[in-house]
Amino acid sequence: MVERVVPEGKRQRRRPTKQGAVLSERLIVETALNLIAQHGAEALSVRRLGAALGADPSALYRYFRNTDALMLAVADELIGRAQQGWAPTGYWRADLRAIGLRIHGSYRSNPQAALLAAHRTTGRPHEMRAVETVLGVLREAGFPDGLAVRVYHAFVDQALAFAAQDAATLALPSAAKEADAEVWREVYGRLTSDTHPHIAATFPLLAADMRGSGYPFALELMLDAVAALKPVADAR
Amino acid sequence: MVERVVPEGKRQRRRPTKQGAVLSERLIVETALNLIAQHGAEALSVRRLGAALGADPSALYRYFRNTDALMLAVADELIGRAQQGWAPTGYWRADLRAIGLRIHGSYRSNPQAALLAAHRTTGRPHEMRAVETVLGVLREAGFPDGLAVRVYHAFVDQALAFAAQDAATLALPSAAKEADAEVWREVYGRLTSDTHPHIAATFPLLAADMRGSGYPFALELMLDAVAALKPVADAR
DNA sequence: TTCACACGTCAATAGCGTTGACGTAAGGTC
DNA sequence: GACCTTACGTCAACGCTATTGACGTGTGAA
Repeated sequence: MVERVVPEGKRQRRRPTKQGAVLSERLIVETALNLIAQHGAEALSVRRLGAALGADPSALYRYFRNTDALMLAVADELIGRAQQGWAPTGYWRADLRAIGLRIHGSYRSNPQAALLAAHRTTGRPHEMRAVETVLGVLREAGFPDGLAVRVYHAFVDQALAFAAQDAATLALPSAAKEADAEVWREVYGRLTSDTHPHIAATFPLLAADMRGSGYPFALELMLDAVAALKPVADAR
Repeated sequence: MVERVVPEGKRQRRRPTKQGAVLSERLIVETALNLIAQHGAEALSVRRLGAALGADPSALYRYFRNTDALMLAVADELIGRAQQGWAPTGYWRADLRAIGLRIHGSYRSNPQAALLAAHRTTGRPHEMRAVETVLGVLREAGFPDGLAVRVYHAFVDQALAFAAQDAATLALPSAAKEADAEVWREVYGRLTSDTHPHIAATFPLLAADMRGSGYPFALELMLDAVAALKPVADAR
């Protein structure tokens, strides 16, 4: 087959579809995000996206090689939204904390899309900028390259992993969410100290703590540990 | 439709398929695991599983309501295998490290199933035992209840989140996996120091480090930080 | 005003999970 | 050993999916 995709920069002939929509990479990505937000991740198919755009499904293949490329574009859009309006302060700890919480927050605010996106390497502009930023924060704070890279990897993976995990919980059908909550009350709440002494002893604390995300505390622990590893000279 | 599934206990008429296989829930789960192990996650479809069993695909619906039920059965099998043959040593750090790496490893060994299981609260015996064990390790090491609970939450969520994240990468269709690898080589490898100085400066280190999972280092960082938080008296 | 071709459309393919209908043979009973 | 019930394997079909080759219209450049 001949390559149908025309790179975004080269587009010129913006021909409207039968139903009058004028397509663009941007419009497609935004429509996809809306579709997911409104009708759940399973609502995203080429056919339905085509319908939502008012275009033949196969028109999408003029903009993306396949659905994988489309998902990567959606993922990158989320990364971009997380970074919007943020600039480094020069304090590595505050900066990493802010970036971590922003990624986590952005993915949580669009859980259905986050689930599809959180584990891909997009190689797109927004992702590249995020990588550059985090590496820059570490290196400019005085971390030697080898350590900076290892910390970068652990930090980014942890942010994405928790984001996906929490997004998955939020994206659960509400019936399943209810069922999970009930498991906590009905199963863990009824365990006795004969068989499960530690759960029985801490249940109220446990139930309260498990209500929220474990990420903020996990992030703080990571920052503590990284601070301890940092060469002392020029701490900031 | 009438319910076709007969509960495992009630089965009696073990009629062989045309090709001579005698089906059972156990055989189906094991065949599914083998299929994934040998031919990758994308090889698991009802039709292919039927073929591997030497049975009509629709015969599976006599054993599982749908593919989701099948995947949960596979996941449950994995949880069982993960805990097999481990006992606490009495050293909290070593114990937590072992538990974390075991969860992570077991989920990675069957990514497809792990993805379904990682973000559900099952309330099943295996899960309950794991919760009790981790809490016990922390409390018996002398962590006060409030801290033990917060550390438990961060630790377990981190293990599950990374496990799911890495499983997701492994479960990717091999075409997508290939695409991600190529992004690293072709996109990040070509960035220059004009636009992305930090990536350009550390690319070889970065590419090497990103090849593996970020979890072991992230886990070590968490254990470092937790050790620093631990009341000093009775460290072990 | 002309002309090339970008791009939206159509039709078709091969795969997927799932279900209703059907008949065979297995197991219990006598 | 004969009979009856029905579990369960099989078949065929449905509606869904992503993807692709062919086609022709109308846009934007020259």
